[in-house]
Amino acid sequence: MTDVTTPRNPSLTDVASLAGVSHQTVSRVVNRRPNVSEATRRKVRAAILELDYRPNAAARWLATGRTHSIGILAGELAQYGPSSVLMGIQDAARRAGYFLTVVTLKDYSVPTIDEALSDLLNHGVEGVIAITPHVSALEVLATVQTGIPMLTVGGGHHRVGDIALDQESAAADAVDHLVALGHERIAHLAGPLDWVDAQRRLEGWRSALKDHQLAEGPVYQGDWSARSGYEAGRAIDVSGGPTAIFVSNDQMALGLLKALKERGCRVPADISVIGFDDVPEAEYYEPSLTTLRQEFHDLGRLCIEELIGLEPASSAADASSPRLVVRSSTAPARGRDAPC
Amino acid sequence: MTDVTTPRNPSLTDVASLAGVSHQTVSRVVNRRPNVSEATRRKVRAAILELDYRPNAAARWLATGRTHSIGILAGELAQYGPSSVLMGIQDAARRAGYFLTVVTLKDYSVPTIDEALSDLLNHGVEGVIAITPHVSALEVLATVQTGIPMLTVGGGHHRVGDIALDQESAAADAVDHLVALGHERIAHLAGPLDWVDAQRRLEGWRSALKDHQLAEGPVYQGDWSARSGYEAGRAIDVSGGPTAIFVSNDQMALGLLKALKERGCRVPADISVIGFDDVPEAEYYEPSLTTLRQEFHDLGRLCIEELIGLEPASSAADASSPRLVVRSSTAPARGRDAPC
DNA sequence: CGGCAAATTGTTAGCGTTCACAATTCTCGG
DNA sequence: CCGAGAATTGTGAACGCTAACAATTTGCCG
Repeated sequence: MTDVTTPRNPSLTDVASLAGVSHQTVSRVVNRRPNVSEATRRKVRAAILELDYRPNAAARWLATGRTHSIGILAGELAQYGPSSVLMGIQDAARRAGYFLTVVTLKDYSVPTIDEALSDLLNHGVEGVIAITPHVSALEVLATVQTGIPMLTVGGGHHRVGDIALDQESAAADAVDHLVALGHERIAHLAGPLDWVDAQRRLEGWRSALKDHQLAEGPVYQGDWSARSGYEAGRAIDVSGGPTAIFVSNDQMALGLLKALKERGCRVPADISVIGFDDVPEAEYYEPSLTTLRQEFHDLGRLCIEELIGLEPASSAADASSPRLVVRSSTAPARGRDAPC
Repeated sequence: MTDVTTPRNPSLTDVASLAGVSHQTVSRVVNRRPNVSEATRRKVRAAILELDYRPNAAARWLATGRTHSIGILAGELAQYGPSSVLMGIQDAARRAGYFLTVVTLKDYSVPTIDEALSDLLNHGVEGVIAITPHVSALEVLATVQTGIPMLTVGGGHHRVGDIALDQESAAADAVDHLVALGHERIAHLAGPLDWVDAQRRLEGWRSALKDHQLAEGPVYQGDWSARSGYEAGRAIDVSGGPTAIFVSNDQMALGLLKALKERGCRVPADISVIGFDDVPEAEYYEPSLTTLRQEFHDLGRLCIEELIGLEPASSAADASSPRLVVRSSTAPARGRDAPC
């Protein structure tokens, strides 16, 4: 008489006794090991199906030390870039037989990140990817001593691995484009500078201007949001100011476009605007936004490849640098007079 | 002489022997159990710190049967709605002591969803939330017999729990607003109809028109993307057609605005447009978009509350139905002549 | 200061798997 | 049809933790 008080999930042993074999044999079938006769294999398969047996991941983990799971430290996922990267990571991870355990951060303070990372480690993740290239995240990741690989997407740091598109050269492409159109007073609307991406784009803009021996236009400060772009647009010195603005992401560019329109500045006739990311909506902004396309999905894939050591990802990462997508928000500069 | 060949993580026993107590006492300290003297508690704490001990979640799971993890079935996360919901879920789950294991789907076929769900179950999730209210997901979730709670966000179905804002009444709000402005020919640009949200908004639009005893305007079909909105905008019958369009999400509305502008239709003077979601960028569209705001973050929180049985969430869900945000894309209808 | 209850600490078994190895069953040449 | 070797199957221990219970120490009253 068996105990039926607790209807717990069937185990290897349950399957074994139903199939009339040992638990080890069942294990072999489940794990597709060789040296099992076709007859027993069938018997076991039938028993598995009948009981709806599912291997217990905890027991496996305990026995093997492997979890096949990867931890994700994410910041604001409700944005196109980060969430696209996550999708790319997920795709690649799944293909490689890994799972994702995701922890999002309410803020970017060191204690918060520290705690989140600690949680991930307790759950036995075999690697950590920080989708938030916030400087604090880099700091924490560089400090914590774990035996597992950790990397950040986009951020650059000497202690932790780093997958990033070449944002400096992308920023340079943007500036080159504007210079080729005859612009000489080129401003920058930056993202929050405690984000590595924002820093890099700012630096790229700076050094590109230097390469062209142009004076630095003013730098405005946003927070990635359309609202902040709008506010920057209202603050801009329109008379005698820049004739072109390189914006650190598309959402801010959208807000900027709105503000410029309200102030009677025509884009691109009076001022050229160039964004960054190429979100799917950018083509439908008014006017269509010239921007730098990032292949976020590929970026995610590269993370996984790097993390599980598939190939030297750095070269591959370079292969998919952001590329300029010219649409209707950039045009040749007019003369030397005030834009509008 | 202890074995030092494999530098594995310290276990309860390691901590115990360092602190000079039994492993059970360490367990008690770790789990904040009473009946441990302050002196030993301190000793054990010190040992834990010294060894950087982390409790092994697998062993815990095996011993207790609890994983404290919740599985997420997600579709396209690179969109504002779903990813915001995920953020809300994460926040609430974390507060309640749960973790998130996320699986995204490459497509919405039944086998794909089936496999993804199976993976989640193998990992011992104690509940499943499907952020994709795609009809196939509902189907699978309703079929699979598991002992754990499962629910979908936004979808409605009789077998699985369902958290949803009241989309029908929201659609009615949109129609009411347009009718109040004098519109009588109101079209709908629908989302893909194998999405529950799209269905509901369409139905809401339909029944609201009926309530006002208005004839149904034409229904156009999109796929949530700005591109599809743009294409719908080019296909619309502009002369003698609708004077207002209720669009099933903001991205499509953006594309629609673009197409209308290109065709010389002024919004809102000639045609009114109303969106759904209120993505953060909607305010900065040209013109600013009148839309129905969804509190995605709250929706995520409600999911967790429902799942872990915190309170009767249905009432709370009703509390945060989408509300109309009037901006500049809607205006009084002109006479009975063709809009533009 | 004996002794009983309460507080604290220790012991053992078991969760479901895999690993290392032992045992058994086949296969086939001589 | 014996026996060596290969193929197949089985056994016991271990992974790190918690639950249940046993043992020990402490506190306190008569």
